[in-house]
Amino acid sequence: MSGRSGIAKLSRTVADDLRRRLEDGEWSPSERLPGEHELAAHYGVSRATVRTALRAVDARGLTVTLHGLGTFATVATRAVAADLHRLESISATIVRLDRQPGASFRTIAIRDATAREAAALDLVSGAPVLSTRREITADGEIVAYSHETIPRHVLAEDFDLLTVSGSLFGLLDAHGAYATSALTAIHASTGDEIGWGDEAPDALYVLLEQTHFDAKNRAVAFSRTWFIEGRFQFNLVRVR
Amino acid sequence: MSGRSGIAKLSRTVADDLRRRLEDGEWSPSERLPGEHELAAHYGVSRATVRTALRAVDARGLTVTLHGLGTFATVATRAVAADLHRLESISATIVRLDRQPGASFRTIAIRDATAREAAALDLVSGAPVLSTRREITADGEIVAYSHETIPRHVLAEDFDLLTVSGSLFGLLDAHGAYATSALTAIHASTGDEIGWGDEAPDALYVLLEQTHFDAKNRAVAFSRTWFIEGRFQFNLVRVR
DNA sequence: CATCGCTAGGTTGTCTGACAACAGGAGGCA
DNA sequence: TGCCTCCTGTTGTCAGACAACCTAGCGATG
Repeated sequence: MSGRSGIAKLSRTVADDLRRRLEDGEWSPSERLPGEHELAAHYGVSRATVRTALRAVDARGLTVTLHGLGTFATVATRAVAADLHRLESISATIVRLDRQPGASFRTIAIRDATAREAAALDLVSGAPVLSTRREITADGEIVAYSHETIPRHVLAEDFDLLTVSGSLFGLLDAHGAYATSALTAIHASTGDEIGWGDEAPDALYVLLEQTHFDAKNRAVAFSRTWFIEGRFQFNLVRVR
Repeated sequence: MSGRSGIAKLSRTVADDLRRRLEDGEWSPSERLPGEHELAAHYGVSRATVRTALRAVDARGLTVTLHGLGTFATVATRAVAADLHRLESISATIVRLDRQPGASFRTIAIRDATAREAAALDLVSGAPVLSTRREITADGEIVAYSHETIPRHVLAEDFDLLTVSGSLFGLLDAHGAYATSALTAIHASTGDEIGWGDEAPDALYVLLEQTHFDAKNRAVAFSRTWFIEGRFQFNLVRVR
């Protein structure tokens, strides 16, 4: 193990568990959660740690905390569809919706970066990149098309094209390029840029253009994913 | 002033200031912020308060905190376009982009809720609602069309249709229905549902369907806003 | 010279205990 | 009935301490 940081933090563990319980519907909307002292006792941690975890859950809009009253579950606990706050692989999202994910690669190649990709990844134009293109399915039905670009130097020297499979995050993790955040631009689009002709060019797509960064702010991947309108629900909780 | 809660919290004040400084570019991407002790001294608060503020800034993806190293600004500090994490009025977003916002109302009326609206707002079908429809402009150019629906009972008894103006949030605030969070669904759409014929029906739009809630989880408004693709940039920072 | 291991110092993570600020309910009172 | 005060439970903030962690520098080792 490479001693991944961030995953072992106590407050993170508590926050993840609280998030899971909230999404499982353990507290219905507007229902009050146990007090901070009680949660601290339950998890066997200090109140300070519980508070750190609660602030994380608050920030995602799953709860609202009121001074002198307590912490309350919000209606957002119902919104278990694709939560844009959370950075997870598309496959993981599909699994969470109790559907069977799949993907078939159309392209896996090392080539020179386009100007667009070089700009997004902060590379010199023409630098070598790994380019993958694939269809993403849920229960065998195509829900999205995706193009992914990873700088060659992010991957290990002895990297083998034939071993590419699974999700983008899985590939990055395997090479020690753990993606912790992403800058995402959202567009409406038709399908005429996808590029291999099976898709309906006039159909409507929600296009997510994402640059992924690791903990040190290095751009480790650029992806463009076209989600077929209506087959994928994007939800987002916004907090004032 | 009505003694609004949540705004006076010390940690919130510190977080807001840190966010402002980050977006002003006081720290360039990957640059380290002052340590927690130093920030505490600077703001004249305890380290616990600074940590609460930093967790809020972290959650928005503006910073990354690493155990034993410090807190670092991220590239997201450059992304000052429409930040979907932040719940602010469209007008406020346009102002932040140094453009002149405007709006012209097409419809202001009390009518019965449609089934769709009643479901979103948790009303009985046919309950009275305030319905507004308007165009939103930046420097005189139309950037979006918006439909907003507010339950009649949310507004004061002596409410006067003629006084409606300004933003959705302004109207809600004036009636004590302070919207603190929103559940947002993102779609790609054409313009054929907008309804008054000036818009291009075949153009591409990013459609945001939002249900707004107050601190007590009461649905106070339902809005559907069609943003003309290309005239409005939606950015979002996602955190693992 | 290159490499390894150790140490020192600075940083964030967690703990403990305490008090302040706030909201709501119970009860007394006019 | 209506108003006021007190009480209780909750979250917000404070202070100080120690643990866990990372980096840089240094010396020993080959």
